[in-house]
Amino acid sequence: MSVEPRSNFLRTQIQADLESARVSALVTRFPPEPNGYLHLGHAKSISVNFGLAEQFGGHCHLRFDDTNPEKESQEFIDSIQEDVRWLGYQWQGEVRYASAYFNQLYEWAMYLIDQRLAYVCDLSAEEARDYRGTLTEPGRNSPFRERSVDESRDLFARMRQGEFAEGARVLRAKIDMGAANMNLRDPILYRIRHASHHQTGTEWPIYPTYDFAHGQEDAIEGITHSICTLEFEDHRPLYEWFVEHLPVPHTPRQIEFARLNTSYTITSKRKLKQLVDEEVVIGWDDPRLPTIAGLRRRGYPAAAIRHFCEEVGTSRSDSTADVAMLESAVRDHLNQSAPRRMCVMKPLRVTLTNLPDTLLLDVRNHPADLDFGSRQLSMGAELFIDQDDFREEANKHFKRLVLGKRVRLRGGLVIEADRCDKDAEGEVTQVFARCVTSVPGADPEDGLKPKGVIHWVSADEAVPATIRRYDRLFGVPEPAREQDLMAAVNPHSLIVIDTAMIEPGLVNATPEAGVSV
RNA sequence: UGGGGCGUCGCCAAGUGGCAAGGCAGCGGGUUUUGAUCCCGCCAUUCGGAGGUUCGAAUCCUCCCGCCCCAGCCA
Repeated sequence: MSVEPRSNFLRTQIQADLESARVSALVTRFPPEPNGYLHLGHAKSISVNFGLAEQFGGHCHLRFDDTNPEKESQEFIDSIQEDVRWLGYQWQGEVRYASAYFNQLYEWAMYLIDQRLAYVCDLSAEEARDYRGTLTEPGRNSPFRERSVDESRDLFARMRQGEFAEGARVLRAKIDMGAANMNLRDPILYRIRHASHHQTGTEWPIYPTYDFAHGQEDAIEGITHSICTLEFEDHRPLYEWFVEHLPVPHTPRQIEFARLNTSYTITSKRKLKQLVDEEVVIGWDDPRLPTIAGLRRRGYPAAAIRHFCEEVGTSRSDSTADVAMLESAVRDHLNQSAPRRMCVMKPLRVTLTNLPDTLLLDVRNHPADLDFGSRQLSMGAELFIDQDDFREEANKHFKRLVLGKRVRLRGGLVIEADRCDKDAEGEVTQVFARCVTSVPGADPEDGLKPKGVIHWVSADEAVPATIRRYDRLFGVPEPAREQDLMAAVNPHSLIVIDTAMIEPGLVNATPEAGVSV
């Protein structure tokens, strides 16, 4: 169930870079900030980065972009690693951390100050915003822009020593306050944060911004293609500015692709958190969530998620993939990998009036693949079928059990319903049926083959169980566009059926997969 | 109305001047001990629109239209 790598602009570009010997071997990276759980959108990025490395015989690093301690934690570092491994990928070497490069980044910041390309600015956040200008008007130079190299060096060193309060000063690059690209209007390189960092503790009172860190991290690690999402496109000139003006050991290249959106779900961290906080779902690994942990609990195979990411393609146009594509990939994989079992949701007792002895059946675990083997199931005179699988009378379209008609019990005999009992409300409480075959799997001798096959469980062996049926969390295709997210929640996304009866072998099942009626 | 991007079938998406792949969804039909699977067939004279260049354009040029991103000391 693998998918042939399809042509896309990334593969075309990398192929060209390899052929022109611009790079000798591909090195990519998946660089999450450890500030939340991974979701389907991350799976796409993981698939792109690790997949490309795999295809071109290169390497992919896992790097935590941990430049903002206030939002991050070890819990996320652990869960992210678990999710990447579960998806089936292995990063090259040890896990990397942006924080491991803090010393180098600090030295490079000093280097820029020496080059008169960076300065310490004392403007408050509000003032800086005012000086920055707007989308249509240029900004104004900070009054601290021409501060001497010595003074900036001294101030920056003291920022690093923890001498100043948060927000008191920042280090900025000296580029162009009139640039049409806002990112070039003297961007902030370092800010003061008196926070404890999960990796470096209280060693650093200042932290580099994403812009000042990312390209340099890529350069340090020898990343050849730094693949990110479209919203960073405007940052590329800045990314290149740092790589160009700093004595970095390598020249990485940033390429952007469109992030993955999937219909009927959301991947916004803020909105996912809202669902968890307001208990619309039960935790970050709720099977209705598009988090990797949720998808895993839902029984989605990692291979199916990879398949979906490949099949949906990689381009630069904003799009929303139909969740049906994901579901199709999941069905494809499950169809091949899931052993089959039986259960009934709403049990209806069936008594076989002419069954001489309890039969011991050998039932196959997969309809097409013999390698799945079989299991033993006993079929006595008392069994349960699903209430929905029986009607006193029905038209041609109903292929299940009807009074006076036949049906095959999956893996067992063909039976014919003779009569049924009903309660005061007229609800059928029990069906009396007759076996019209005596050999499992055989067709009736009179040639009247049943039209349908239904699930059943033996009354002796069946085990009561609670079944949770999950459906799409939202009732609209693009919940992210809804003004009122909560109003778009599908009220029937979780249906708990506590009357179910399952075959005995299912008791200790993990999120493997059975098949229901 | 500043800058940067994107517009190919209902949803994704290949295609990079030579005559519109594929997947998902949908619709017919067949097989079937899961109304599943599987199999067969159908599904863009047309590529946001209008001009132009060319023997020839989704691909090149011009203008227009629509959508997305950017004014965090977030990433």
